[in-house]
Amino acid sequence: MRVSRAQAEANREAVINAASRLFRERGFDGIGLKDLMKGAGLTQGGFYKQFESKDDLVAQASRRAMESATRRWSSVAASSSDPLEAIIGFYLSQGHQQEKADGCPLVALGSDAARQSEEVRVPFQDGIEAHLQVLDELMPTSKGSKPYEKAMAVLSLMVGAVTISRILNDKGLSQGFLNAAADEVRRMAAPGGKA
Amino acid sequence: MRVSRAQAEANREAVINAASRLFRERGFDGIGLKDLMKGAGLTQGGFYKQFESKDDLVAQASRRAMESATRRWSSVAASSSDPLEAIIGFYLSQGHQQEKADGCPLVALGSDAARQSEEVRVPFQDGIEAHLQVLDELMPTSKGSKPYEKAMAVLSLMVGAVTISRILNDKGLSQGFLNAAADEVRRMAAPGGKA
DNA sequence: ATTATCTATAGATCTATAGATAATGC
DNA sequence: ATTATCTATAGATCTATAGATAATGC
Repeated sequence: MRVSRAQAEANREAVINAASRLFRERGFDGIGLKDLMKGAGLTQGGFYKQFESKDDLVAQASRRAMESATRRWSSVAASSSDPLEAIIGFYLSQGHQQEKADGCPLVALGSDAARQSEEVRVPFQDGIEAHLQVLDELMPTSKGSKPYEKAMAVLSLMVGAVTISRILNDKGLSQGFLNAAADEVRRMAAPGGKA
Repeated sequence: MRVSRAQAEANREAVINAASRLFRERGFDGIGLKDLMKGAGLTQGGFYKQFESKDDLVAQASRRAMESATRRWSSVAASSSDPLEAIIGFYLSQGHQQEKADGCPLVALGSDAARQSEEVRVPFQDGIEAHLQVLDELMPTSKGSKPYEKAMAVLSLMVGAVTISRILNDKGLSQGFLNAAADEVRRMAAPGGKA
């Protein structure tokens, strides 16, 4: 039954990775330790040798999810000559709207995160700040505006639009929110369109 | 033990009202039938004489919460000579940011709602459309833009900003998101600032 | 007589712990 | 000998149901 230390560490990582997807799909309260461990091919009993508590796993899986999301933003931005348009293209797409498990944790778990312990909210805060840094470099620097101001508005708009879009059954309205957000982000970034 | 029909109906309403607050505070999965009934001064046993299932109460409480939120938007807008500024003033305030139980259900439960049954998502969709109608009347009608487009962007921005703001521990950053959203909504509604 | 609410409970599931098992690592 | 993972279980809680109780409504 026992496995090597390297394998044990790999198992631990597998649990965190599985949890980061499963929590986004079902919510922090929507899945138990048994199914979380099964997601990594393990049984429930070993859980407390790997983690201090469920809250501990929630915090680590949240960090993993937010870091993965930040990396995605960076790589999407880096791989295009129009970085902001590239981010709009993936984030406000139907693909991302439907891809809960691998999508933005702020959309999948934003409301849940606000109810969690500080231990869980810290990785979210760190991830939000990392997102702002990526975004801020893509926004035209307008003198007189506070630091990150445009980035904060763009992030809020994008997170809100996909969140609402996921609630809606009406396909047209759902797509309308994504389109409206995309158009507005473009306006916010347009050099001439600012106050 | 038995009460009059009028009292029974009042009790039913009290359960829905209590649930609409308690779900916003703790999430749909964060509170059980026992505490939901206790919130209306009743015991768990009578629950299934009043509701078909927990999901049924979730749907009804969601409708109640969304309708109450729409009414609040209307009344705030109606009571000011600058209706949009009045909505910005209450929605993007610290007061609303901290007032989960009576605040916007899209912020408190948006991520959760996307995971719910269609029965539960329908009242959210209806409420979103009602919000759009209120907002749309406050936005300058720009020819060439699709119906509700500005309203959808404004609602997304406001919901996203308060959601993110509630996750953050850093008071300054939290307030920054509210301020950035407020400024951006003003720009979006400014007659000259559109594309 | 009907019925709104109560107490009590069934059966499932949740988090967390205990002790057995078997492979690693000294 | 140590230890990563397993099976098994404790104790709490969850949704849902059953049957008792007592006040309403005919």
